[in-house]
Amino acid sequence: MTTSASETMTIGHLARAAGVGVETIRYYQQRGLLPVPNSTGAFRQYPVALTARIYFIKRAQELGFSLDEITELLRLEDGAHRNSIRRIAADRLAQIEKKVADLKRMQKTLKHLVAECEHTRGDLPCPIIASLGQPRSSMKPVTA
Amino acid sequence: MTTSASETMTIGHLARAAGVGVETIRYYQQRGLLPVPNSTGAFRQYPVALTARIYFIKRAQELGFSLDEITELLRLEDGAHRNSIRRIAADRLAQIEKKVADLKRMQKTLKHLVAECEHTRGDLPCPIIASLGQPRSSMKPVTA
DNA sequence: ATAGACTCCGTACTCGACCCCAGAGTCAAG
DNA sequence: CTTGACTCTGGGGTCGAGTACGGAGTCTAT
Repeated sequence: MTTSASETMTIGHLARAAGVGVETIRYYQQRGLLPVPNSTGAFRQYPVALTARIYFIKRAQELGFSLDEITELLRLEDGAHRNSIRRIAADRLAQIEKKVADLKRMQKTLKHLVAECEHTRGDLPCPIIASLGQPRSSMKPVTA
Repeated sequence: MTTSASETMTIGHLARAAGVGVETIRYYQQRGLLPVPNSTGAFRQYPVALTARIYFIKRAQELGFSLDEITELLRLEDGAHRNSIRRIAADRLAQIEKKVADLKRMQKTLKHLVAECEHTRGDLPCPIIASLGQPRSSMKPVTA
C-alpha cells in the first residue's frame, strides 16, 4: 500500500510527515496528547489527520506552552470552553512578559558590565568579577 | 561559640548566611565551585569568606550563567584574564538578546490571539485553537 | 549524661521532553 | 521465501541544578 494516497499510515510515516521522531509520537501517546488507534492488524494505522494534531502540539510548544498546558488546550478543543482557553493563553502570556522583563534586566546589567570592563584600567579588578561578589538581589535565576 | 564573630563556621551556618541549602553547598563542592575545607575536627569549618563566593555564584546565576560557565568565571577570577571573562559575558549577552527576541515574538502572537479571542462571537471557533490548526480525533486516555 | 540538633557520606530521586536500545514480531518487495 | 525495513513493548538514559533520605557519628546545652 503506497503511503501517499491512503487515509492512514504507519507510525514511521506519520512521524516523517509531521517532522518528529517515532519516539516522540509514542511519548505523546503516553502523555495522552495523541490517541492510540485501535489496531486491526499487528501494526497500528494512524489517520493522516494526526499530522495536523502534531503540528498543533509543535506550534503550541513554540509559543512556549508546556505539554501539560497543551494537553489542557487539546482537552478543551471542542470549542465550548473559550474562557478556559483564554485563561491558559493569558497565563502563559503573563509568564512570557515576566521573563522578558527579567531578561532585559539581565541584559542591561551585563551590557553595562562588559562595557565598563572594556575601559577599566588593567591594574584595577575586573568590574564583572567585582560586581558578582556582592550579596544577592531578589532576582531568581532565569533559565529557559 | 557564637556564629557571628568567628572566622569559620559549620556548613549549616554558612548555608544560612549565604541563603542556600546545605545540600547546595555540598553540590557546589562536588562541582568544584567551592573548596572543601580540610577538617581538623570531625565537622568541617568553613571560612566566612565563602559566603561571598556563594553570592558570586548566585548572582552569576541570576544573570543567566550556568554553573559550568561560573566555574570558568571562578577559575579566571585571579584577574589576569579579563579578555576571557569579557568573552564569556559577551557570549551570554548574545544568548540573552536572542532569547528576548524569541520571547517577544511569542508574546506578540499570543497577545494577538488572546485579544482576537476576546471579541470573536461565541458561535465561531476560538481563534487561539483555530490558529493552531486542529484535526478532530477520538482521544482515549491511554495512561498506561 | 542525655536529648536534640547538627554533620558526614552516599545514593537516589526530581522535573520536562524526549532519545536510544534490545528482542521479538510483522509486513512488502524481489 | 527470504531479506531487510519496519513496528511493538518495555525499559533505561540524558541534561541541569539541585532535593531528599537514611544511618551513623558528633557536638552542645541543660
